[in-house]
Amino acid sequence: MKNKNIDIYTIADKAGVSKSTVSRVLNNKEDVSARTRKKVLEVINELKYRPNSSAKGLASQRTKTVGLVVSEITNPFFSMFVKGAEDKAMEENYNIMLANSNWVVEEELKCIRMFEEGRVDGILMISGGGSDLLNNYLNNLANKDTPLIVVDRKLDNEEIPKVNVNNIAAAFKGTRYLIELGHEKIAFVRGDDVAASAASVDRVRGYREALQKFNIENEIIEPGFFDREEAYQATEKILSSHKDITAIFYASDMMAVGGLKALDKAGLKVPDDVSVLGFDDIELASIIEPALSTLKQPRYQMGYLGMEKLINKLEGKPKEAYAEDVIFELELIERESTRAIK
Amino acid sequence: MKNKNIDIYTIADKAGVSKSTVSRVLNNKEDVSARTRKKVLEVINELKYRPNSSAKGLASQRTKTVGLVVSEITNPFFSMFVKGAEDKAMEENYNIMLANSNWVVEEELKCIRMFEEGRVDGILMISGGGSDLLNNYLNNLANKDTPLIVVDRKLDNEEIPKVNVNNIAAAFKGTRYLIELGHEKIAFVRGDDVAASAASVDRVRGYREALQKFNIENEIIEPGFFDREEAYQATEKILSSHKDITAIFYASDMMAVGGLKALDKAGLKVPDDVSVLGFDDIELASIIEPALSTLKQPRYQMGYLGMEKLINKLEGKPKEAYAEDVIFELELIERESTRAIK
DNA sequence: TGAAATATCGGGAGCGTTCCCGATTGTAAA
DNA sequence: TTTACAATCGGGAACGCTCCCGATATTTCA
Repeated sequence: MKNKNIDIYTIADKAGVSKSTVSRVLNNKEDVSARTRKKVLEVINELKYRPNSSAKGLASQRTKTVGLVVSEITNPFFSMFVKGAEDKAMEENYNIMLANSNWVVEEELKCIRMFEEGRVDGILMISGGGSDLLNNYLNNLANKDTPLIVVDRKLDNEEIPKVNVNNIAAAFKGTRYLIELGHEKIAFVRGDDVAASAASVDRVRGYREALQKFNIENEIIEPGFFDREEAYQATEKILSSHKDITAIFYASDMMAVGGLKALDKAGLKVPDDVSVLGFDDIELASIIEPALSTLKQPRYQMGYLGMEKLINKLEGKPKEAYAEDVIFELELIERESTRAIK
Repeated sequence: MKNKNIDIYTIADKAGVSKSTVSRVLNNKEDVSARTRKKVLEVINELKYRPNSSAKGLASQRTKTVGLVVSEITNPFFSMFVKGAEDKAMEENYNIMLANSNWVVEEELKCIRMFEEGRVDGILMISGGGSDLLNNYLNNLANKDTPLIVVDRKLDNEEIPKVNVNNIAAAFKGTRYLIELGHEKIAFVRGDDVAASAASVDRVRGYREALQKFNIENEIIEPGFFDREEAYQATEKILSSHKDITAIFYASDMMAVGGLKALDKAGLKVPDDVSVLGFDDIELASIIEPALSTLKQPRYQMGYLGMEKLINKLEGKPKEAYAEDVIFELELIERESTRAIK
């Protein structure tokens, strides 16, 4: 049934050279004459030979694949991140091993452990929960020999290169924007519970700092857990206890969409009666009616850059090529859901 | 720096057994006494040993990983598919190697070739283009020894198990639904060019067949290339040449969203003036205003089932467990964008 | 022309497993 | 007690590659 695999020896025989030479042309080494290289290449093509990557991995101790763990591939934030990472990996001829943690720490751990079985030269991780268990594990990993790059996640290990987003500044910028538009009653619908997401905490902080800076006393914060439905309810709650609200800042576009619905149901017009500001700039933000003003996260770039750093590290590039942390500042995108107060 | 890898021998020494025995407990073989198994397990835990999967792959000729190629991970249709596939793979302790083809055939080929390098036990593919080049290649693959399962793609190779969607019936159902609502002037905005997507062709066919069945002569078909912008323009075109249109059926929800915008701009109300029917049932369909009536594709199930079949095949399960093709029938979801004609 | 330097190649060991076969021990039946 | 058989284990070869070292062929320069 399964005919004998053609291996490097088969090629060597047919080309009249040794396996070493075949290996050399396979890896574009210098020590081969043009003539023999050509001949070997011909045989390779003729026999449709494909090097066995397990053997290669075993012999070279490198697999040319990296592990990618995300919380929820279905979420546009993450899928765009994956695309960026994938593009860069493809460029450099690296493979990607994908793992989806579904937001649960145990699965995240399971993914990483799988990756540790030498299948993967390094790991790129994004967001996810922030349990001590996991963080400890990650710290350990870094001290061993699996290179790791972490995106959008708080970790106080200096050894682990990070690419982050300046959530504090972004939330500050968004809030200030609303204030400069003349709003004074500004609610903030935050994301997840404190422990689970550092990003969420930082955004709350940015909101607070802006209020303080501009001497606005009345802070109104309601949890929305990065969920549309929850944000809907949060909005209703805000509306009922603060009739005079004129702007709501949501920590994600998805939540803003939920908010829009609640506002509509309450008979409030956006942006005439209340301004709505989102966060993320997912595709939906420009599709929805009214189009959402929002803080744009460079999702694709985060993936691309994260992967670039990881590969640089794997390829033994100088430290500057990966070790330095990067922090993205977010751009404010003005669309139709916000306007100056009359 | 990098301390010597702990391998099966290290464990064997420390546990006072041979490497074969360690291998046996690693693979849950029978021929080990409870006592030695326990001891070996202890040592493994103590040393945090992780088997090297390259070596394992080389020796066993199996990698326990499958390749997954999708056209565009960012597209909700595909990301949900990936999630389904990923879930099943995780359940069975398989790894997933992800490749994103960006809709271009050459990249699709490149992905498959990468997978051929023994990294992967089998391949799961979805949609994508339909070039002869690729189809030939796939046929070859199947005749060789890389198991392949194909989802939502036309391929006339009986050896390749397929999971498909009954696009003809679905488009027929959608069109009939519109007709039964009293519509007679029904336009269809189709997807891609004929060559590129079999699904698109089938949907056109279903639309046509329904019109014929109910003796409606005036078929109106405009290309929208599965793109929001294109669908916007297609809609404008339809509107200008067919003032009396009362319903438009889009071959994807994304296109329907583009259509909604065009309709709005033209001052037409949905569903009062014209009914809009989508296809896919992506999340957006229920978010948008008005919520889209649509044909629901079982995206998650397609991924899950495809992966299940693939793994069944890899695990040497009996033929019934994977060889039989499956065809999903689509459910019509009624929401707000369609209504009976007055 | 000869020696030294260089380009080109081959062979062997090793990467960390699995798997087969045979050895050893223990146990039950005769 | 002897024999047969099962349970348990160890050793060696193989998987297909890389990498180092040394051998040979070719060129270069004095």
